[in-house]
Amino acid sequence: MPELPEVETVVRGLAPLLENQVFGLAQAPWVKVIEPWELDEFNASLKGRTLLRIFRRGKYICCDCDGFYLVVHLRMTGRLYISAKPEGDDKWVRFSVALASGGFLAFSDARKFGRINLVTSLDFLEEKLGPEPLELKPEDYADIFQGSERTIKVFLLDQKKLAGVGNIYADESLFRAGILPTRKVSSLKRTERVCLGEKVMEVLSQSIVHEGATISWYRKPDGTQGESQKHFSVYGRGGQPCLICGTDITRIVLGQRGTHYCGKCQH
DNA sequence: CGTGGGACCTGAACGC
DNA sequence: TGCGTTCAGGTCCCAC
Repeated sequence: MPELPEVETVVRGLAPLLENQVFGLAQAPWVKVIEPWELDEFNASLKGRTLLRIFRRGKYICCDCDGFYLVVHLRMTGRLYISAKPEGDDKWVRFSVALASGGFLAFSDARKFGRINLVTSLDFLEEKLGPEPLELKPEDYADIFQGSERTIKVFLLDQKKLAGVGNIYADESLFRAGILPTRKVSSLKRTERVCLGEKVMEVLSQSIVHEGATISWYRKPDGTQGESQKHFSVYGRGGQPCLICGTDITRIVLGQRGTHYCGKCQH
């Protein structure tokens, strides 16, 4: 599922329910989800700790648990929600942890790509993540989109350059900026780089307002769907007419990812 | 340094 | 109905 807007929506939905909660015992029906931890060691470290604050960094969900950070990555099909039962509310729950209030924080993940970790420092995240897109000014992007011979589409997906943009919002941002995904970063003029920065910020903030995109698996913590998918211009619209000019949207593969664009509106 | 392929996994959609 | 194929929002690792 999840790119920055989806993860942000999950964090905002969970914050009021989790902050100041005390963790009880955790279960991991699929223990690999907490690798390299063993369940008993994991519990020895987490049980009894208070969740002070939950926040997002890139596509990672970070919980400050007063001595440890609980870090969750949803990857493709992960869901995080509060359940009344330790086994959760669906058949793909890989992990759950009791809360002192009586409920359970459940992590469900059909494809088993997601991971939950417990660490004493978030330095490892800073080592692999670039800046937060929404904390930049459009002009800052002129410096970020530089020094590469890669295509701009592949570049946008590089979390080390910019944290949180995924396949959907890369395509949508490039459409709004009128830039072909196949362009080399080095070919972009300064005005195009700044424009793309503006559009990245616009697309991400609007998607947060719409509470993320439900294509298939993503759900808000309350179980309902996001609305962003109703506002896509190109993602998933291969072969359908461009909403601006009517030309069929093209679908190609770049960096092994489906890539959608309008050959007439984007240059 | 960059790219391409594969791995990690399961479920849904689609063709026959 | 059932079977096989293809595709999927992400990231990591290795070969070249």
